[in-house]
Amino acid sequence: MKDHVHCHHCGLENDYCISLVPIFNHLEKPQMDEVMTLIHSKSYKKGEDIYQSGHTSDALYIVRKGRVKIYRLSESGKEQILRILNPGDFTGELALFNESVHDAYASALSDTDICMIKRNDLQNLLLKYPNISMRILSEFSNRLAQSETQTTRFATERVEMRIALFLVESLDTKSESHVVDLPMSKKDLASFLGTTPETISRKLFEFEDAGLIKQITNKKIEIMDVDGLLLI
Amino acid sequence: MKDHVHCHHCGLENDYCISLVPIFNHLEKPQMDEVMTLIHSKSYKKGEDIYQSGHTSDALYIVRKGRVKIYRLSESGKEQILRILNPGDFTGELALFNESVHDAYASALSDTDICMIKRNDLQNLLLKYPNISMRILSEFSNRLAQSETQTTRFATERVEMRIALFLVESLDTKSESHVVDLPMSKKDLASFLGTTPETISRKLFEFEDAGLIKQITNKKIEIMDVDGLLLI
DNA sequence: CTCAAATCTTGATGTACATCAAGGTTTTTT
DNA sequence: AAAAAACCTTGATGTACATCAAGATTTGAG
Repeated sequence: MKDHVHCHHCGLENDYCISLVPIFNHLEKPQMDEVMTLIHSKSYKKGEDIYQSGHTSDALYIVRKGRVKIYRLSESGKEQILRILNPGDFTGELALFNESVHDAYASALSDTDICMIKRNDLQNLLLKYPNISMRILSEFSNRLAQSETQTTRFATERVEMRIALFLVESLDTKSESHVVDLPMSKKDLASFLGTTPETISRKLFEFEDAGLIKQITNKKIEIMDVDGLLLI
Repeated sequence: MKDHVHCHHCGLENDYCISLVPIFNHLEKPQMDEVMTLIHSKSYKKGEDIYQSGHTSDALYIVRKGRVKIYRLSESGKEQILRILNPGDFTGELALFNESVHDAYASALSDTDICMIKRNDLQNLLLKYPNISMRILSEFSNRLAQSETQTTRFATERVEMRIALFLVESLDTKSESHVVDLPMSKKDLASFLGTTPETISRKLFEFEDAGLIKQITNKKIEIMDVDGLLLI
């Protein structure tokens, strides 16, 4: 009945939520087992909230399956998407180390499984295994760099360029294909890029007219000319 | 001759650079002494660069005295100020935990003293004293929250509101006075807020006409009506 | 499969803010 | 103290993008 709450019961025997996650996957088996005893897991349906701004928080949330959007409401009430979490990403850290109130909203974009670890449990882990701290520090510093890049872009680039950069950076570097799978609706993409759906729509057609991209379906875009896109 | 490089020789005997700094000031005396042996200190004249984007990095920089601006150049070459460091603040962390190349510039806004600790030395410290990690994690999560707030503002607020918010948040909450001391030139402020000096100038005079503020000198602004300013 | 709701597109219009330019002021240098 | 350099102000002009509106398409629920 409470199956879905305790991770060590929530799936296949060997389905370690945390083995996917960069901040834990470097651990030896015995340590991994120890961490596992601290993990709680929970599932969310598409559209459900994982947490809300203003709510108190005492856990780190790790995405095991699905996709999660993190967004804020601006002073004037507009929704602004900060980032999209994919499996392996985590959130909730702000509340973990500082005040215990979320400053953003998290909601499931698809059916999602989350692994949670409680504030105190995590802090004990960090003191016991400094390596985990190092991983989280590394992750934080990545996020910080990314966030500052985003800030710089909002402050200095035109919408057109922000869209172009988003497309290029969405390219899977491993795969040969130059097809981008948009991870969200254009409405959400607009919010993420600080613009409107109308503008996204128009700019994409401009890119297409210029032969830079090809819109295959609503969520699939083939990039024909990466370099050209960046010269916009 | 090398006096300025080794902190334990660089000033008063008891002038522990690190005793000011939140990430170290919780340490006991013996640990503090240990950290001190790892610290290198250096002075910079106003306008001098502390590091440049693209340069390799292997140190954490802590501001002991003075003021430092951290800025980036956008894809299109525009300068964008990310933050201003005051005594006690640190930087260089991005390069510390990930790739070893700076993605931003740091330059001294006034004559500045910096304490440095080398990458390897810091990492050993972190493994030895997990408390320090916790402090840095807390500091990081603060910075992240701040950076995301900034992103949201750029994406959703008009320039007018960004300026108003900047003014209000610059108010020293402790002091009774409602006078804000701008920490930088209006040119730099414009870059920080993602606008132009012209617009800053105009908006400030609009605020003044509306009786919301009073420009005392070029760098001193008295806020007459905090609430009014936020309703812009 | 059907219908309703949500999302996307396209055009017409408006506006916040950048840009350009040129004179005035402050700060820095010597 | 004088000269140079950087900064700030103010006006005139331009434009990138938001907003509003209404039809077209996609998505999802029953």
